[in-house]
Amino acid sequence: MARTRFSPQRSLILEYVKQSTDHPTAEEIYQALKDCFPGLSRGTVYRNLNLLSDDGIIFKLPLPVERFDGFTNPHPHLICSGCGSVHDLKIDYDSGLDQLASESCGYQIQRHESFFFGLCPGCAADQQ
Amino acid sequence: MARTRFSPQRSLILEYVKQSTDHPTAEEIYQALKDCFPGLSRGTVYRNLNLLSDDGIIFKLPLPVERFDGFTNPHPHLICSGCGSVHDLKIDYDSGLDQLASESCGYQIQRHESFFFGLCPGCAADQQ
DNA sequence: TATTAAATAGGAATGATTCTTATTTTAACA
DNA sequence: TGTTAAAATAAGAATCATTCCTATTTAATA
Repeated sequence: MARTRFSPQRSLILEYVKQSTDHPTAEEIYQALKDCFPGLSRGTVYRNLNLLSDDGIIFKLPLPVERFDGFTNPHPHLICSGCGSVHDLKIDYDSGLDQLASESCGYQIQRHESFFFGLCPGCAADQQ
Repeated sequence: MARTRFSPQRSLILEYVKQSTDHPTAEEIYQALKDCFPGLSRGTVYRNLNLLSDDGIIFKLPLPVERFDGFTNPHPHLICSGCGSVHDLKIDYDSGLDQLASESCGYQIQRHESFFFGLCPGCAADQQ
């Protein structure tokens, strides 16, 4: 699965996603890297993010604006309804759920993805 | 919360979403209704879908392409990785999950949304 | 009936993402 | 080591979903 060639651009993008914890968008990654890698193009960022997630090396969250996660082991995400920020949620999530779902619907379940929506402390304070 | 005025267009759009079971996109709703309501515009479809989901009368799924659900009570969704179709999943889902998540992260959790990804029987057959 | 807020049609604008093309890089191997 | 061919790139055009704008229409109510 893994690519045979790893260009400097691809390595940089992968490294950035792996070390980030805020589930950046493609645009955010492009903005963060374009100065330390002059000439880097948006197309390259998008293409490599897709290749890397196709290969299972990073994870693409199925949200209206795509966000990327360096952790590929399944875990739920927490989305602030106020500011849209995304965080990992550290609760133990029933790993038998896919099996249960599979039995209920007859699909071959590959994975599941859960999003909890709520107000982060900052946005909750703003609403007072 | 509910709108005071209900135009024929809005009623039609609501009725369509309520009676459909395939979680249509805005475009699909527009295509389905434009012939029986000549002059209907995409703008009207999008605007009303947003108003209706703001009011909690329908539900907007947080997916890269937005899809709408006439059932507003929480339930997980099943997405085919092959054809992209969306179905409701009828498993009993722990209603204490929001509470658990809330305690773990300090957010005020409003709701959660779970997506199971897998191959529907048709797409699974195609892969043989 | 006149007023006015809400809603509409139609299309322009926006924003995210993908695609195209000409060029450059690099791995493999003669 | 030089050649070749596949893979990757930059730049920007194209696409697609969605929102916004404007002039017009509708409908509740005073």
